[in-house]
Amino acid sequence: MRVRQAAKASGIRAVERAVAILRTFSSSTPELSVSELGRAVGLHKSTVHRLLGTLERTGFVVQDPGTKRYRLGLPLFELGSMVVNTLEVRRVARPYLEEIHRACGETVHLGILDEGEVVYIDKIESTRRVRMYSQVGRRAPAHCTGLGKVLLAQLPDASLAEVIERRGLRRFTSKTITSPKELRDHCALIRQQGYALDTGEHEELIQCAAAAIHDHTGKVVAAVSITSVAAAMDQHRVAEHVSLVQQAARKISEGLGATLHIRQKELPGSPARPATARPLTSGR
Amino acid sequence: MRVRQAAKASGIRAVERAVAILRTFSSSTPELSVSELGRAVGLHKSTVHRLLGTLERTGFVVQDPGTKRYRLGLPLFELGSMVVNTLEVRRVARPYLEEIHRACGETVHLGILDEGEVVYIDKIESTRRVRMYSQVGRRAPAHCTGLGKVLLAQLPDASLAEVIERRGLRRFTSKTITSPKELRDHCALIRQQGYALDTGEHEELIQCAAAAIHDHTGKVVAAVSITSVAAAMDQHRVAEHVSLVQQAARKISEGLGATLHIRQKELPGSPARPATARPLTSGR
DNA sequence: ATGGCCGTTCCGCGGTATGGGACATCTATG
DNA sequence: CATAGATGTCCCATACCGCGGAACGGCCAT
Repeated sequence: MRVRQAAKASGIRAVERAVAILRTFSSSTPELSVSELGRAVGLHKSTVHRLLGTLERTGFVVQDPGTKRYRLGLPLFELGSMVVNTLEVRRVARPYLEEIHRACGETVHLGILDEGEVVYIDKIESTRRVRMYSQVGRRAPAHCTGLGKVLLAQLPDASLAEVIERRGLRRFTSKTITSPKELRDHCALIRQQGYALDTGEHEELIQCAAAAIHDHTGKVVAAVSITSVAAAMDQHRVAEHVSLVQQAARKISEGLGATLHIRQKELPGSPARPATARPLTSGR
Repeated sequence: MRVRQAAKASGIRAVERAVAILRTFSSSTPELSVSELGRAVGLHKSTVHRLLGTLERTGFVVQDPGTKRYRLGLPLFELGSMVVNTLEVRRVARPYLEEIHRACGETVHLGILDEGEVVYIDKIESTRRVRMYSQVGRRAPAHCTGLGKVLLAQLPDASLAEVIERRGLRRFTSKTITSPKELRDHCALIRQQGYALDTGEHEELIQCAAAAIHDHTGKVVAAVSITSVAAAMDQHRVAEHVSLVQQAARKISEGLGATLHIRQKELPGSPARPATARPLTSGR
């Protein structure tokens, strides 16, 4: 019974264990056996078996009758879908994501910050041959992605510090920002210019432009980004992407009832008015 | 302690209750209070409170600090997304759904059968002004939808009977098939012609065309459909949609390793070759 | 054959989930 | 302002039920 267990402020053990079992499934191991699960969560086979039995009757897991192995069930998908389907920002943002996609053909992401990480809640896949790999529902580190940084930049200093504390600043490439001070300064820059760029900080060849979305209270609730392969990019394309995400973010914010906050910077070098590119006509 | 409780073959009570609580959340009630949940699942406040506390620490629910009410958390979304992201058919089908969408501009659905109901696992929204309302992750009855019927049609007689038994044949419109015999005959027709049509059987003004997708074992694993508004449709459009879903279903099946089963019927009235429409060029 | 690994089942013990109750807070009402 | 009801939260003794050890049978590779 001394099975790890640390935090004394305990919840219901059986429920915690059931959740632990569910969370053991991952994209790389979508199918697990009783014994594997037992080893993974540190529980006796029979205990796992009983928990799985219960979860199976609720549909949260299903057992392959042939291999006897378990996988997650569709009811979980239903519940999970509800979570995002009821996120207003996702509903409002969709058309504008499509707009961006039509304008540039690249991969477009909508993401939010949860527990100091980016969660992709919607995406439109690039039509180009070379694509970045991502999946809606997955998480990504915040300190080295465009979406993440633009979201971090809106956090109060204390919250940012806490996130850094909790998640660390893991290095992924030579470009990754790994110093807290540097990240703070970078966030200040992002706030000032109104958008974030990721130039190969997470994956060497990937770069992206992101802008934050505000709700009616002015709070940042999500961000939108365009991801592209670095090789195909030049100054002009970057400026265009920045312009696209900024305009989309503004429109989505308005759709959420945000009353247009003053800050609306332009790209350095482009005119003071949003005349740079006008690929976002109103539809048709 | 005599709280309903019927099925003797019991699982772990706490886990079952936790799941019951999670499942109480719905699109129409995405936010619930302790008391509401208590009433809904028939449990004492304090019990629900403790369960929620446990679920909250796992992230499966979150409590709004202001209103004290609970909603489902993003980790559930992660798990749920994994379920579909690991469904091979979804990955394989995506490009072909896009192909269909480019060809006709209508709403395109990918669905599977679970527990006698249709579950939408992917969709591309119509670009037209009038759209059918649907959400990925939601369920729909099988007996009155194109996707559902084409999936039901592939079931052994016994399974179909069981589904009818379990789910009934609820009437939604004047067109809904509500007689088991009629449904069986209709399924036979669907098998024979290789596609299903729904002409306002679920919602008066909605119609759709659907075709089944086979995996490498020849088993039907999913189906693809085009949904459109009846008013805008004529004979020719219907034929075009049927052709589109059939071709896409065939390609997706091939993508899953299916070795082209013989059955490949044509629309009555159209030539014996798939020359009708050729909107499916190979890419871009 | 045989040993190892697997999933499954059973059972008695000890821990623990339970629900009543108490309390503070908040809102609506008189 | 007082009051009544509803709500969220916390605590506790007890009955019950989840726990894991052990044992069984099936399946595979050695």
